[in-house]
Amino acid sequence: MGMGRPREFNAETALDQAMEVFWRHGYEGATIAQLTEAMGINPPSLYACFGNKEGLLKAALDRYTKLRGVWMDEVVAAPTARDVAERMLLGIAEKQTDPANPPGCLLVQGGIACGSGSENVPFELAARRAQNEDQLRDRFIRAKAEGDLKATSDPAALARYVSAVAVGMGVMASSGSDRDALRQVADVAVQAVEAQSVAEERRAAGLRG
Amino acid sequence: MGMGRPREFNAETALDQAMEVFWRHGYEGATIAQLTEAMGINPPSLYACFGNKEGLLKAALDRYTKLRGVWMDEVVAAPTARDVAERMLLGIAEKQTDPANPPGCLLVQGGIACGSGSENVPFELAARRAQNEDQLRDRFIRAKAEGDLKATSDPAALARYVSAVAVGMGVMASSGSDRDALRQVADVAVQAVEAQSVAEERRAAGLRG
DNA sequence: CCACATCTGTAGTGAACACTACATATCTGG
DNA sequence: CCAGATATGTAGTGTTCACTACAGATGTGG
Repeated sequence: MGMGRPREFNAETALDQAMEVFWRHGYEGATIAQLTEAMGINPPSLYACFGNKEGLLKAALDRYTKLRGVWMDEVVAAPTARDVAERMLLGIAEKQTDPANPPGCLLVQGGIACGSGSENVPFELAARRAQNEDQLRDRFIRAKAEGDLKATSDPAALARYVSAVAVGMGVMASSGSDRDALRQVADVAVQAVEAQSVAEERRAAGLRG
Repeated sequence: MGMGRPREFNAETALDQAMEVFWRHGYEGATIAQLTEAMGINPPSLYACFGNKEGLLKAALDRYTKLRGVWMDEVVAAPTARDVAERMLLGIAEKQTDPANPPGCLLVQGGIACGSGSENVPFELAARRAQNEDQLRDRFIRAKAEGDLKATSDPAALARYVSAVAVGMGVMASSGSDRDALRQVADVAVQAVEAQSVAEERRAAGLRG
């Protein structure tokens, strides 16, 4: 019982190429021909390794969120809720306009609406976005416990808000907005988090005294 | 020279049906078969009336923005920049979760990323979104001139911000977020506009005096 | 009632799609 | 060096896609 012929391509490298194709054209817009060419393999290798087109997408999403997870950890490591939001949104302004990648975010570009037969693709993306939102929510819960966020503020709502702004910025980036435009959005967006922070309350109190 | 056989379907009614299909499945996900069935016509009638699939999309977008334009006029008629933002975002929370329509916004669901051959569809949608953004920007310019917004605030950036939040909410709605979740996002988002308003400055000053 | 123009339904068209059969090549275990 | 197992490249498969040829139907102007 031998172990068979070894595969001649690197799965992760190939996934990086597939990721870019899905990122640029979306799930339905990406064709197997484009994917195999970008990956440098033939269809049978793709299907043997990833099952089918949707399996390839999921593998690409896994890789994307894994790479992004490192950065997200840095984001939530910021000292305050306001700084978390700022680091997140300004970082997204950079990432989503990085010429090394397609514009926007794979978790949005991948496919917001799909045809019959791919209905679960949008939910697959939504589930990954929800992971980031949960991470933000947990961080904001901590911020509230630490007295960084006001006692009246809702960490889950704040996380949803930051997540929504990030998604909106992704769509803007993919349709041509430049880095400065995204940074302006981020700057304004952070002010809403700032309004929820105790530091802001103190600043207003400072004006008083 | 006769005037020919009159068309047996109402173009606007048919467009409303097509709009819903594009809204639910996106441009690439919608098939001519689905569209013709929803519109109650056969392919030759569709092509005679709208040219091709992309022509039908553009007509549907025109109708969508025309219907939405009435509402946008009400939005910018709000008395202050803060109220404009609130009316816009809370209204979007309602509209994007209205069970009478597919969830989300056609200008987002229509197609954020498309395959080769439909590359201009995303830009077609972006152009319509830009119209709303321009309308908001003009309103915020007026708000600044009226002393409603701070002298340091940037109306264009504020408009971009509100537009970005609206888009993000659309994506959330389409992936299952309910009305309350969207309202929470709107509530937080409005606070950033509030932070730019002179009324807020006065409120802080009021704490002082 | 006829010439002409436009619409409608049937029934397709070629092209592109996701996916695979099959023969061949390259590995391991014995 | 052979048998079993897995990967690869070529060359397709059937299906679905956007789109249309064509014949018949229904209108207007003379």
